[in-house]
Amino acid sequence: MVNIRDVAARAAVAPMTVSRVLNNPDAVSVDTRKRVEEAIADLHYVPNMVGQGLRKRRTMVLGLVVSDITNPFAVQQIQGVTKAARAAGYTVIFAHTEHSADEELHQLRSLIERRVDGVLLSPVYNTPDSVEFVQRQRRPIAVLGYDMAGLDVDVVRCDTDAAARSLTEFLIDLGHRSIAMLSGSENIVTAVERARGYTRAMTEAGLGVRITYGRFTPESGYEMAMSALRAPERPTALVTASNFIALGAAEAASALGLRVPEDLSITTFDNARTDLVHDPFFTGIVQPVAEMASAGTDMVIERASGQVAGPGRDRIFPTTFEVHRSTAPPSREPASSRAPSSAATRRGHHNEVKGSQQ
Amino acid sequence: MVNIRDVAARAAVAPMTVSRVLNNPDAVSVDTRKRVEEAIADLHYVPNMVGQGLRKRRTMVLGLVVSDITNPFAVQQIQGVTKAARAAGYTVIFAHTEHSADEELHQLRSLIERRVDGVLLSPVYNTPDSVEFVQRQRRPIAVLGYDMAGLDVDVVRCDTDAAARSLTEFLIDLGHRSIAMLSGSENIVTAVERARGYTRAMTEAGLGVRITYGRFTPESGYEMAMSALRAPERPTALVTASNFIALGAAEAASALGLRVPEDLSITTFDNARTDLVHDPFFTGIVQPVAEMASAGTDMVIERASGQVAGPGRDRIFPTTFEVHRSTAPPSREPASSRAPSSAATRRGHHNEVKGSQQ
DNA sequence: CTGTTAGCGCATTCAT
DNA sequence: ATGAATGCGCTAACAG
Repeated sequence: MVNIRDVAARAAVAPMTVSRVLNNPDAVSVDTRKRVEEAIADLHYVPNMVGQGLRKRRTMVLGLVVSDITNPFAVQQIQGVTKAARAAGYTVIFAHTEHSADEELHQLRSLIERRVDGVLLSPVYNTPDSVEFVQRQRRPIAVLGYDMAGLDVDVVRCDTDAAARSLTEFLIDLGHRSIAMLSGSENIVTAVERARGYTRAMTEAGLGVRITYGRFTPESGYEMAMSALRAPERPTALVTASNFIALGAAEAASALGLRVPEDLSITTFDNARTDLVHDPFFTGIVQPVAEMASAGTDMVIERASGQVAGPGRDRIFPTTFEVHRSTAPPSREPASSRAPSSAATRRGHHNEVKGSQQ
Repeated sequence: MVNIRDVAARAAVAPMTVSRVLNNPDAVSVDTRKRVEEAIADLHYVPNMVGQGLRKRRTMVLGLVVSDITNPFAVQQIQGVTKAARAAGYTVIFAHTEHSADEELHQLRSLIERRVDGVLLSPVYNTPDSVEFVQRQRRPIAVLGYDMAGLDVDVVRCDTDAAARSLTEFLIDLGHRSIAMLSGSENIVTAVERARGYTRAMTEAGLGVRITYGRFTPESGYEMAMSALRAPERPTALVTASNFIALGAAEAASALGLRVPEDLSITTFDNARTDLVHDPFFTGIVQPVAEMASAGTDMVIERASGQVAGPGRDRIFPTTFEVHRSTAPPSREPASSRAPSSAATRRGHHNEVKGSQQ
């Protein structure tokens, strides 16, 4: 391919002058600049950033590692990262790990080999290995999603514990007393955190806790809901740890002849953004995923370009609690108590956005 | 960062020996190899592929450019490409263009600057500019999606024209006579091709053609369906050019009090794969998107590694026609004729897979 | 089996 | 305002 010397030769200047035209045009006289630009156009010259990267020790490439690309969540992360990266002139190498910690390390290594200027990681687990690997290679990294216990690293996340509590408390306020939690894999932090928030809210209200751990899929949601709803004292409401689980649970309810929300209320996390869905159904928590990913990308770029140094920052974004059509006070017969007064005020507030928290 | 000379010094060998340990271990004695490997581990050395890329003139990076990442389609493309790339040791730079031809060229240029070894393009339009730009830079490229009239380039696609015909003919066989087509933007080839297949089938059957061009979104589908269904002679069936349009059309039908399929049959393209959906609703065409993307990636890699040269290949994948619950013979009153015999055999064959074509 | 030389494309540094 | 020398990290080609 044509290189900077070819251009220089054609314009009858030194390669250095061509370089200046590209990187610092004002330092070149208008005359020679014009000549060089013509040569560039004539030869269809495209600068080689591999050479540049070697010399400048910057590749202008960022790495993004997500767990599961089939999750709409990941798509929003990709959008957020590429948007922020593009705005700063970076491109993005994309990798996904299919929930495997080994694959995560493998992909990160591959990114380091390519000498990306920084890494965005939506991690499988919150073990320190991945972050420490990248940091040992002196590349900035930001974690998307959750706290990395005790690590000195930039983090962008929501207060999931509080969000889970508010979902649960909302159901309790509606009058529900028998509320089950359907979560994801016990190995995944978000699954555990969300279950923990549920547990706290239930315990504080003096109610019994019922948690099932499965996977973040509709199938798993279906199965978990099936066994939960067939249990002796059938719950009148479910807290699910993801939209996929909620979908499966709704199917299960329908298969059992239960109407949502009349016979069963369902709440969920990771709701799709309202502006993407015509007629949202599930009451649940919405995270500003794309914005969070953009913010994380900015943090990484700040460090890569030397604008920021020092200790890791922990940026917590507000979640939104949206009330839609999947929740209602419990019906009379199976519930152990009536709907309390606080629920009455909310009854009928369909599609109301309760607002943000934290 | 630690480089190959640091490792060499620590192992008391020449840098070349370290290089050999990494690239051709058998050419090094067991003894020295062990020493070098220790040094690598001690120093946490990760080879610099930027330097390697400059020297070998191969980056082991591929570029993937898709139009719209919010389309589940794009996700399958990403999966297919990353899978094939990873299997061959390549990583993938990902870019999306939001349906802008300018942005497409811009992203391609950025990929060329990074000296990717090859490009996968799911193009906005089938104009030659993008392909020609990449080819002029002597990088292999494969086009995902549709034919590039007269260009000498690797293409991976389906026979969309035939697929559109078969959708339409299926409806005609069911007994429908008044069938409208809701398509995407007239600027986008797939939209036009799908409309063309519909037109041919209708014309051959001696039926009138009604085509609306809009966008590939639920909102647009809703609007197009609304005006189509309010027209004087209301159609008894719709052919939609994408799943998004079909969703909007179904909403519109529901808003007008029409039942699907009793009062209105709907068929679609770009159906999600059956194994991803619990209880598929739409009768329509399914493309093996991920497999196509993988195949395109293999084609690019074959050229990048010199295994293949010569003229562009046109690889056409079979589509699958899945009959689900959104289609039925027309009801008696508004239709001009009864359901013919051929439709009777299909009536009730819900969730049947009709098989593949071409 | 191991080492030396040289250069991939570019930009920093210094000189003019 | 422009150019020459040098080296970023690595490996092909050759030498021993």
